[in-house]
Amino acid sequence: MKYWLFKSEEDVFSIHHLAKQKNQTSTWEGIRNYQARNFLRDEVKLKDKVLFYHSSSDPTAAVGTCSIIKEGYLDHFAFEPKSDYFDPKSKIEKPQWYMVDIQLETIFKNPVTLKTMRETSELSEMRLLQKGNRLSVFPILKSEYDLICKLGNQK
DNA sequence: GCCAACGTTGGC
DNA sequence: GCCAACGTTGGC
Repeated sequence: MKYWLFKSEEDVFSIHHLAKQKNQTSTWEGIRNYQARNFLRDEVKLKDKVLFYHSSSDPTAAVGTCSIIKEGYLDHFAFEPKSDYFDPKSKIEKPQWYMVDIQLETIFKNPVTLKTMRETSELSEMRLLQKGNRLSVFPILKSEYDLICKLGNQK
């Protein structure tokens, strides 16, 4: 089983939005970066764990966890002209983009802020903290995942 | 294949 | 809103 961090802008799709979906599940569409796409298509597997991170929020923070309930499949939003995620270059004959489905597991009592993560030496290798990191889907270590969950659930 | 210009992300 | 960093595009 692998562990991942998924970023979402809080005002576009937050963990609270996810909590209100039917069965607390959702598609994870709109990834339009090849490196992230490759992870979704090839490496994210059923039952993998996901740390849900709010970017462009105040404060930016890991806010909870999810699990993967459907492995990579075609992101059909790329074919829909009315979608925010429409990509005219992605043809049905030669699909470019993939998505997965997730289900909420926990919302942290105590969101783990970017600042806290930076101050935690055990987390210093995380891609999230590296300069210029912009990937919105990437793997993290089990030890990092476990520690962030511990910080998030205490108090 | 190089690289300048442009667009996007995301922390602050 | 600013801007650094990165990804993509397209002319050559």
